[in-house]
Amino acid sequence: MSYSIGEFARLCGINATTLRAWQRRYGLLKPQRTDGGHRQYSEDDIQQALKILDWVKKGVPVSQVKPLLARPGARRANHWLTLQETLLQRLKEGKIESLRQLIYDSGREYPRPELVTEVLRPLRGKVSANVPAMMTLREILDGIIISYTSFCLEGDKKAPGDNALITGWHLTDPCEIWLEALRRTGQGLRIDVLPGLPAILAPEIFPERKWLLVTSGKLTAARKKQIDLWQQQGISLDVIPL
DNA sequence: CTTCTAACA
DNA sequence: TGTTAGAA
Repeated sequence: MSYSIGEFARLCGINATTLRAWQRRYGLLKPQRTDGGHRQYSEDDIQQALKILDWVKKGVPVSQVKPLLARPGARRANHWLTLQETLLQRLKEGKIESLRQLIYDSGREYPRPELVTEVLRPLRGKVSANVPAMMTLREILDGIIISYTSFCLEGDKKAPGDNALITGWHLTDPCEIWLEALRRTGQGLRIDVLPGLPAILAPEIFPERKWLLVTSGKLTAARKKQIDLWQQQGISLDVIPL
């Protein structure tokens, strides 16, 4: 059984025109052709498309999905959990250098968005108990996250890209700014971090830059109004809800 | 209905 | 990056 591009597009919920663009630009999905040159998509192609969609949902740019599909990376369900446990153990034992090394290595091995959502955020959750000892461990972990993120951001600046600023807006946990920055590394953005939690923001002083606002809590009417106001001033502004 | 390329937002 | 226009 095979499908024309139109049928296939409806089946997997991707525009036919987008499918062609993916094939042309990124070599994703190369269906057989009929004698007339029309694409014939197979059942396997459907599985491929689902995998691609998975990665895109996880925040990986379509342009970077290709190598991820080839990888036999059949990750066990508890793969992330064991990585978390290993990191946690090194943290508790005070093996800071070894912890730092493992985080850097993981960053090379996995897509950054996955590292953030599957490993670093859950790990921070595990050391969040309101106990002095735990608080100290979390400070150590946050320090490593911040320096690793800085390292990745520096790397991005060697390549061309749009300049962006990321900061918190109605946010209580400053480390989230760094995690969201880390998640966006390697995607052709040159990001600078405003690490504080300013009570008021004035993005209009750098209207040429793309602003990324990490926000927790509800997007109240007042906040939406503020966002509209900024955008009406021509400021490119993304709100990142947690 | 499909193909492609070029250009736009 | 996804979408559109236009020609075949």
